[in-house]
Amino acid sequence: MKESGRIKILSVDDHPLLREGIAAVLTSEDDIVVVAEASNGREAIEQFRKHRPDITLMDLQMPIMNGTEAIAAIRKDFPHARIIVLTTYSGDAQAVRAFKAGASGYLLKSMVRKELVETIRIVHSGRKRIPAEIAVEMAEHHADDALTEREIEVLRQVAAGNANKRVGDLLGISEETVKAHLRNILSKLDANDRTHAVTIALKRGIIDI
Amino acid sequence: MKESGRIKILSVDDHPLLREGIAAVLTSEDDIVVVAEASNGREAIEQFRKHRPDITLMDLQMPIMNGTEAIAAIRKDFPHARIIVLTTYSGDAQAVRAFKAGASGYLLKSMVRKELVETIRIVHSGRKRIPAEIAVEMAEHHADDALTEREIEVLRQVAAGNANKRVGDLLGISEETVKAHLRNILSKLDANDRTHAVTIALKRGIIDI
DNA sequence: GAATCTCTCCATCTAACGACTGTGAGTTCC
DNA sequence: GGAACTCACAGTCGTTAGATGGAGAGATTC
Repeated sequence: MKESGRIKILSVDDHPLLREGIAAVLTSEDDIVVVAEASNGREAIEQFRKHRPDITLMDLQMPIMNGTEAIAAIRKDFPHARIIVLTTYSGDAQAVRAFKAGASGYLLKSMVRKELVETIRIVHSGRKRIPAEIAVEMAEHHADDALTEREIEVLRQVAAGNANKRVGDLLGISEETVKAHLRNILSKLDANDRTHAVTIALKRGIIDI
Repeated sequence: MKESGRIKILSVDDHPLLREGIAAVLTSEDDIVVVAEASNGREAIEQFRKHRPDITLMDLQMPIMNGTEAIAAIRKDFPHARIIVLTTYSGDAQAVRAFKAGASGYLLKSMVRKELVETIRIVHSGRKRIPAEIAVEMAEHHADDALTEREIEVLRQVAAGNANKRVGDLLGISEETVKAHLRNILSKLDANDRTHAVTIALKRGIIDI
């Protein structure tokens, strides 16, 4: 390989313009080279297998297969893969999921080029990197108010405009149980009512529309 | 001016990487040149005054001042300004507002370079350009179900988790009136309940979180 | 000036919601 | 094998939401 000394990058995002921007920024750095690109999670896995990049820049919201699933799939086969999430912020829950799936860094698309290059070098050296604002938000919550899988399912149905009885039918549980879950949801999210719970969950990336 | 023959572009987006991508794509076109950039609506107005671009590429979601307000402000002083909206899709309502404010084109960030260049040339020649998927969605709704300003205000309060009585207090109207508005909202959006109405409105860009 | 639209308000009524309190099954961790 | 915890389930009860069927004031349009 001729570029053996350089940090090899795989860039994954469904916006071609943004990939162009990343490529433009990174080609001006001597020690970094973009070796492949992908526009969804499935392609990302393929390209990873083919090119074995040192660093993968991964968007979260993508068609076909999202970023978190792709991270988990890649890390399953390549436990030492170094992946940096690159997203337009949408709450702490998404960030937590990404780190659980095996991400090593988390960047917002609103950052400047310096931060991108810095983060790539830091993660490449084996360290982790989380921006302060994400870290703060993750710390603020996370303690008490992580919803269980079941609660998230219930909340999704509520967001779709289903009454408790119908949610129960859809999930195969009684209306009373749905109400119990909802009570826990309201308490955990500190919400006034079901509508508030849904907007809070959307803001924090717990559910999406 | 030395580039008098070229189409002068002002690029407005709060994501520097995306602006880099746009610049990278456009510099490879002989007849197009990016003369200025801005990262929010207020800067966009300043840069427009300073450079008088032929085409402005404008994001909608930005800090300080959003794209729709910036479009309206620019078109107020320069009625012939040609502005193309460039956004990550979030419903037909945003698109309608942008066109009402005076946009001449609407592009999604997921498009490829060819579409961007094509749209710039089309709008520069004085025509308008709307992608089919946006046009379809605008046509599907728009007919019956455009919410009034008051209804949107009510829905925003409902999304924040306020009960009808409290919404009435906040807006200075009676609870009964709030319920009347809500009934119209549910009917217009074809929603099952208030929670459903909020998620539909978020999806269509009628309100945001 | 008639028609239309929006915002406002009211009463009644049923169904749905959310608070409160509690039980049992299944974990994980000492 | 008990402690602590999470998840699922359940009944009662007061409050809220939403459906129904109105009506009047003001602004806009034709």
